[in-house]
Amino acid sequence: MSKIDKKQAILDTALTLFVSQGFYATSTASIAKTAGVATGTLFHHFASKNELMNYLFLNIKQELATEIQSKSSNKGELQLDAEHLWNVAIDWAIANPLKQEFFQQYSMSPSIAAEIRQQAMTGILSFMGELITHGQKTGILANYPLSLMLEGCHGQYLAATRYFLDHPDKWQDVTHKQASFSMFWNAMKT
Amino acid sequence: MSKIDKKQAILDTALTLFVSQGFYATSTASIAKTAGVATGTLFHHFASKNELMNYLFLNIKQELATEIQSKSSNKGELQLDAEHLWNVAIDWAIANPLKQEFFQQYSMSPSIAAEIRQQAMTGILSFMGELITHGQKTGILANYPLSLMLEGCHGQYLAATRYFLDHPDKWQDVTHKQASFSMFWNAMKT
Amino acid sequence: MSKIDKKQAILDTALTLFVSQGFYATSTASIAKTAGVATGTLFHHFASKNELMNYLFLNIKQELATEIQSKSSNKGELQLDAEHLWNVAIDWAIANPLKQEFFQQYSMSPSIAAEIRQQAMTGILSFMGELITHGQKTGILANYPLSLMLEGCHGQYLAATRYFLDHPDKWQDVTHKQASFSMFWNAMKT
Amino acid sequence: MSKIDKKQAILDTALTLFVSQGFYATSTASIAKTAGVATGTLFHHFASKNELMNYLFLNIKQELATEIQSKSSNKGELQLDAEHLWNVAIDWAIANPLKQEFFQQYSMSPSIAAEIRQQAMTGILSFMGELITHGQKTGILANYPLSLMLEGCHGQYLAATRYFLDHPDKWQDVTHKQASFSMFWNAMKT
DNA sequence: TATGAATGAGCGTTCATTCAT
DNA sequence: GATGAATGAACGCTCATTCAT
Repeated sequence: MSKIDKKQAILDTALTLFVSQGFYATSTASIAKTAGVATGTLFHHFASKNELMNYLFLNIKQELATEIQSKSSNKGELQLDAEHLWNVAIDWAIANPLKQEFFQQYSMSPSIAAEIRQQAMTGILSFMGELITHGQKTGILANYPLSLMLEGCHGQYLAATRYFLDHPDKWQDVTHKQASFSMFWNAMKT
Repeated sequence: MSKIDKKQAILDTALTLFVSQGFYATSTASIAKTAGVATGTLFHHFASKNELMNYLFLNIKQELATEIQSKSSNKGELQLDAEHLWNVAIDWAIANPLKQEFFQQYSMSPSIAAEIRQQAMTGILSFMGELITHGQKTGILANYPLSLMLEGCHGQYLAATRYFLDHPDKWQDVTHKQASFSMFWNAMKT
Repeated sequence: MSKIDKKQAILDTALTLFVSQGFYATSTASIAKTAGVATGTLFHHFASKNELMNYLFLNIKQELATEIQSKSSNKGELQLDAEHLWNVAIDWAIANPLKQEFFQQYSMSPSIAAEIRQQAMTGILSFMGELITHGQKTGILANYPLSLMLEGCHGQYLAATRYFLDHPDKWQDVTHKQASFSMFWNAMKT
Repeated sequence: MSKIDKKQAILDTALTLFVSQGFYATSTASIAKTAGVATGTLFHHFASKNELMNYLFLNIKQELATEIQSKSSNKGELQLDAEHLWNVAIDWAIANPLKQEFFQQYSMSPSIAAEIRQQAMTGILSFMGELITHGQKTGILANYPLSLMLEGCHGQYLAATRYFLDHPDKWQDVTHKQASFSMFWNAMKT
């Protein structure tokens, strides 16, 4: 197993165990053992258990952000672009249930330092902010306070993905995906 | 200090410390010490740290449910009743910031057994479910899946209270009050 | 329940629990609860858990001693008297399996202060010592050191009762009872 | 101190403290401290205090078994072989008073799981069983039930070693040596 | 780089005992 | 005498982290 393989094995194992057992119930020893490396090896790659968690959190947030931005459409019509974005984000969640569950559990958890969460949130939602501001200027979106709308977006996304995680049979059903987008969109539109 | 006082002191202290430090970072010893009782006393009232947490969670959920139901209006027009309910719920959050922060952190956390969270959610949201079903029958609310809408409500509530907790001065402003309800209502209406 | 009933209930319960769970694994709270009294009541009757244990131990030893001495024969022929004594002792063990198991576990245990065990042992074996000395004087028993023979008697008794406790179906079989006496007697006779 | 040294130091210390204070009165912290290691080190080598106890018990039983079997004579005459075996076993007890005292206290104690005691007993006494069976077939030993005789052997051994541990000067005296064997042998012979 | 034995502060929990009622 | 809530020292055990190899 190469160096990079070991680091990745640690990250993969940590994700799985943090989600299934929780951060505090997962010992670094169990991560190392499950990943097939020695306890000391974990600490060569990550200075501490907290740093491993932070790295993992930012890593996954970045993965979602990259996915969304790489697949974003720009047809000029806000609602269509937003619907495309929403579908990409929901599809990612469905394709990565472990990572989505990780967000559900740790987005608000004190296991991750507030500053790290803030950093991730503003990073990933920066283009959301721009999109909303643009929509307000053109009169398509309601003139509610920006941070209220951002909180609303985040909440709607967590709620929708929670629904799809709890009802995996509904993934294929385009009706439900549209329903979730309607709730998201109607909440914000003029 | 009477028997009931001690149990309540433990609950009050646990709420404060769980919110400010997190469940795992709060030792039972520190709860007892801060509450002014012996460590053994905590375990005399609660079989374990987890049971204390579950009791606290259900207790606060019940408090909110009682508040909402005792102050509910029934004017016969769904939107007016919903707005009243929304205002009561947000008012409670503003008046009980610690308890609201507790929900933010622990509503999705593995620190509370899934079964307890489920129990609380169905208990407290049971009248929400009835309200939504009623609205759908009368054609006022959209016919999305019930659990998707319930998740949405919960998400919107957490998002709105997060906003108002972060911007306490905004709750006086009737514009913001109405804005938060509009997002909530528009997401669900036909 | 009268005062004496409560004390006796505590003793009976303690015997059962000490045997089934061990002295240290049995809390005074569980004794009190099982006996149907309050925790404080136990400490009205016994100054401490250790004193309860000592009282119980001496009580049971005394019960066996009384049984043996009240039923002793004195036909003048040592072997017949010894066999009678042996049978009475074995019968008592069979009739009181809990108390016999108690001896098995605690005769050598540090849960009972050495001085208490010594006191019980010399008390109950005092007539055994006299019996052996008499047998040696009349040439019927071998002239081994007295304390070696007393240890041997005690060991044989524990071994024989252990056998009967482990094979309850053999109680009725007079052959086995005779076998156990033969081993006991032959070890000591000239 | 090497790895093996630490494990052995823990075992040696545990033996000493378990014998002098009892299993429950000996804390793992005191074992570690006395052995000169950290508390965590004890649990690195033994999963629990109970496992340490079981390991210790089986270890010492095995040591005695190995001693007896490595020094066993096979002259073909049962009584001579038995006397040799007896002397070796008693010699070992005299040479290892701590370990013998450990047997006195824990052979019947609930501090050691019944299954472990059973395992040790059948393991160490397996050759005793064979020896007795052989003696019965050749008519030299009495036809008492095997397990009754095994219990008797065990009891006699504990009784004899208790005597010699209490009177260490007597083991030099060939008379006492022979006396103890005579009691053991006469109990079993035809 | 990788290892895993060693560390020891800190944890949740227990329980014999006390004492106000 | 009887009660049971309260006590707090002490327990077995965990685990993030270190470091000699």
